[in-house]
Amino acid sequence: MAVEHPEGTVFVQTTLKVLGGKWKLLILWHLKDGAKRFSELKRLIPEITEKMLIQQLRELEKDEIVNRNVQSDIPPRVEYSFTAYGRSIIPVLEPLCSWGQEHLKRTEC
Amino acid sequence: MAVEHPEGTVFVQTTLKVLGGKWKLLILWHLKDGAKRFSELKRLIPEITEKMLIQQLRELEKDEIVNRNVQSDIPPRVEYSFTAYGRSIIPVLEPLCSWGQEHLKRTEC
DNA sequence: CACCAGACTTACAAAAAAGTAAGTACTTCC
DNA sequence: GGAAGTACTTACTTTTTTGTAAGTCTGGTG
Repeated sequence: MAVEHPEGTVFVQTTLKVLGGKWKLLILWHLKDGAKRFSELKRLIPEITEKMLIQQLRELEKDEIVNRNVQSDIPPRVEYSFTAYGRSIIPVLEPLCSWGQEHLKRTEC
Repeated sequence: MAVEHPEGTVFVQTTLKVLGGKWKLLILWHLKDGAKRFSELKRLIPEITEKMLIQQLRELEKDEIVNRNVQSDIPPRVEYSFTAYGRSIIPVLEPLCSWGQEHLKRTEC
């Protein structure tokens, strides 16, 4: 009989708490290939509202997954990027994306 | 300059649509080590309500991720298990769980 | 014949997440 | 001095998701 790992439940729930919701994984997906400005993210994810974008970025910042970098330009430019720790999410992100790709193929044909 | 993959967005969103929400990944986590009856799942995830459990199982069934197997016992027993296709989610589930574990370690100390 | 188990089902309510729309602050350009 | 760009902020509404509580059906068992 397989050994049960009750903690597995807790671990999955933890990830869900930190990365769950409609936007976070999407935002992180775009930060994967380098730092992005607020307005760039808005352009890359056109359906997101500014409110949601900031709200989610703030939460990711609080969880030390992304850095917020204010450049003292005029007008001010703010860049968001993965923290070193945040990069540990990439191995989660990638299979998740591939699965979506396969699932799309499967369902649209 | 990095090539942009606009589809990545769509793929991530697809996965989110199919596996998003509070319970699905958790249910799948438990099915990973073999078929489980409705009541077993309830016991393994005590915080879930029967309504949510069935609702999510039905959606997973519709998406061909889990099988529903009625045994003609009395009282009736219904077993849920991964479909062959559903098993393709395991490589998504595992990094997700490991990440949660690391994140927990990091935040609770 | 009342009661139990098991797997649901339903109507309704509450909570959480997301969206709308408008406004702020700063500064440069016309 | 008005418009425009950038990065927000706020009050409020809507939508979506989740939860509560009770009921259904079936066929044993005491």
